[in-house]
Amino acid sequence: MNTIDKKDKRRTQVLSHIVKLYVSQASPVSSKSISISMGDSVSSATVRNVMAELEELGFIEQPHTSAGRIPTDLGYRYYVDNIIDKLMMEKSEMERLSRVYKKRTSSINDIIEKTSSLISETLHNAGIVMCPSIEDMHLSHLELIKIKDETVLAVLVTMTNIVKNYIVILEKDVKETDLARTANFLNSELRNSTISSVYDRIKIFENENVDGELAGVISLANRIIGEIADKDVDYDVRWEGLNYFMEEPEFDDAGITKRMFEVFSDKRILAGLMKKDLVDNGLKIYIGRENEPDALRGCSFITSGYGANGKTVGRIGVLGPMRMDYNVALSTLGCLSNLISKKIEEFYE
Amino acid sequence: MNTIDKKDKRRTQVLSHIVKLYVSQASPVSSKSISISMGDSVSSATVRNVMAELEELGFIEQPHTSAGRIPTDLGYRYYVDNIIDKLMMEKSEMERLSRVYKKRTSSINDIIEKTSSLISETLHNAGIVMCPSIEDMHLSHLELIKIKDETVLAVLVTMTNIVKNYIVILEKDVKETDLARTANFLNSELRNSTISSVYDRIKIFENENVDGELAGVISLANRIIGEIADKDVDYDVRWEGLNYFMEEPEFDDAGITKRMFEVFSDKRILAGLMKKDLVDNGLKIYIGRENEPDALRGCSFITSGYGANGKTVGRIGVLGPMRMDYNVALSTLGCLSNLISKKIEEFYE
DNA sequence: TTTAGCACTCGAGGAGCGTGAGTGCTAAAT
DNA sequence: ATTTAGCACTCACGCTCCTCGAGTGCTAAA
Repeated sequence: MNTIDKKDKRRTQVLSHIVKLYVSQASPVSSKSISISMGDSVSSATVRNVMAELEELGFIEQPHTSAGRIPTDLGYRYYVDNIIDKLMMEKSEMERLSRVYKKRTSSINDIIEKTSSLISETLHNAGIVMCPSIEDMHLSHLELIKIKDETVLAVLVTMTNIVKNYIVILEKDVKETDLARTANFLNSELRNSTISSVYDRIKIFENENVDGELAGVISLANRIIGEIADKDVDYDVRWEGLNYFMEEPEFDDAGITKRMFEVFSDKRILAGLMKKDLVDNGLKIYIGRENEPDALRGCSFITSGYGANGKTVGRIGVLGPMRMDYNVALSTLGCLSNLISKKIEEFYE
Repeated sequence: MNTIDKKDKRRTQVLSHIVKLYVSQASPVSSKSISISMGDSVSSATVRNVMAELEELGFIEQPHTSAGRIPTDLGYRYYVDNIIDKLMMEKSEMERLSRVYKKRTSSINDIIEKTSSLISETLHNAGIVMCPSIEDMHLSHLELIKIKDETVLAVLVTMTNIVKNYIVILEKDVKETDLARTANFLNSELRNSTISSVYDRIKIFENENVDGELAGVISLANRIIGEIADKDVDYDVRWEGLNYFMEEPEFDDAGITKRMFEVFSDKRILAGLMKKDLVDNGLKIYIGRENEPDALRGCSFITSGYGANGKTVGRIGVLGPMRMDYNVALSTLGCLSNLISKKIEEFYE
């Protein structure tokens, strides 16, 4: 091994110790404590030299002279990208998690909601989940119920047993028989399709200029599906366990806590963050200033996509201080999103 | 006017000024500022004498010697009970609020959810609303949809257009025709009844020991309504605008903020607080230590019930620092709960 | 290249002090 | 009998000053 390599290896080693120690103790790490945690294989003086190099490289910084060092965003990033012992997870832990998903559940959304508390309890940080948009799901059934003269209730069921209700107010009264016919027509069209493809097909029917009875059915179908496609493009985002990571010393400052709070009060912000990476199925990590909302600049945000048949339909994630156990967080999220994906596939069987 | 009365009147007057000044300036109120705000009709020295009496009575206190006075829980309570200019509300404000409720909406829950943000924006505090439990609502329609072999989706619609879905997993496969028959039977039974009264009636049918076709229908109906009655006793509680009152100086302390947060993280706590007064339709006020959860001992919590036909089915409320404009809060909540009640009645027309 | 040794830095925390807002009391005024 | 002016007193707040010690960077020896 040549000298450059050796130097490099020790740098990595020291950075790794800094990150790990800082994650657990939450206060700047001194050369001495690193030396000890490395089993006194090197003296604190040597560590200090290495630390000076790491600081030069921008991986660590001193909050003030005569304090120890803490990792910078870049340091965490390097740690996550190059150092971390990739995705090692205890078998027992993995089994504990999968057991939760074993239970038979009525709807996929139940399982996803439960995931949010599972994340926050396991990782002691805020768990954030995004349920799939109805847009992305495959449909199974539509029921039309006349409530009042012009008021129709449409009940849409997806293959994953997500049930959505839409109250559609029509321009004029509609006969029960017409409604039933429309429902029959739509049910024959929509099984295993997405809402938008159904919508497209209706448009084609419409252009074919049929008339008589079918024309009425098509126009009513168009009206109802149009309403549904219009209304429900939003993703449902939920979070839990914000209290966990408010307990961290980073949040002793009331100002930070408040700004944090604003982010969580506005679901659109979180939804935006999740949606941004929706195309991607893999793990995404945002560390410190890599986050877009200012209030999250001191945080790390990790998300992972789930889906089925090669299509990602939602994401789950965890938000916490930069000082976070990335190893556990990454492996847990990976495991959970896999479990959800499998669960979705079960519904299609 | 005898002397006692006169003394009493001035005490009341001074307390009123203390509360009002403290609400607006958020720092202890001095004798001088009271004297000024009373138009120099009395000197600060006299005010000091009155303040000493009020302190003796437990209505105000000093955070420390040489500071002004702030109202105690008892002081606020006296203010609210005896001093406040009852429920005066600007006409324009009243119209602004009622305009929101004018719009035609599909379901009563929409309007109640909107109320939560309306409260928080109007009062600059946290708005909390509790939607009615399905238990308390009158039913209008039930639809049964077979999703899979043993999986049935029950869609329940109330008179107020609240739609609830229940996925019921049966022990054995059920025929579509039986399902349709059961739905017909139930629909004839449930219109304008509550879920529990329907359940009771089914029990009576069951005891009458009918047999043949009807027996199957009854048993299936029993199973489904039982499931619904079982599952959905929870009240749906929502809040909004916590950020507003976190901006108050009272919450500069991170510890308080965190404990506050825990209360809001656990909907059961809020639901419990709301439910406690559910029987009552009127306004309820909890000031400071009158609140049960420890974390709310520094807050005031005001709620008001809504309902129709003499029955209260839900509550709306506002939570903020004790230093709150009680006058505006009380009148706004009163007005809003009236508007909701009226809206519910509209659905029954 | 590593390490022991040492001077140096600087934040945290405590003591001391002046300032001023606001009080409580007393004695005079109404 | 009340009200008020006057005055001494109190105490939080903000300021500076000081000590302490953890942790560093540098130098020179191993």
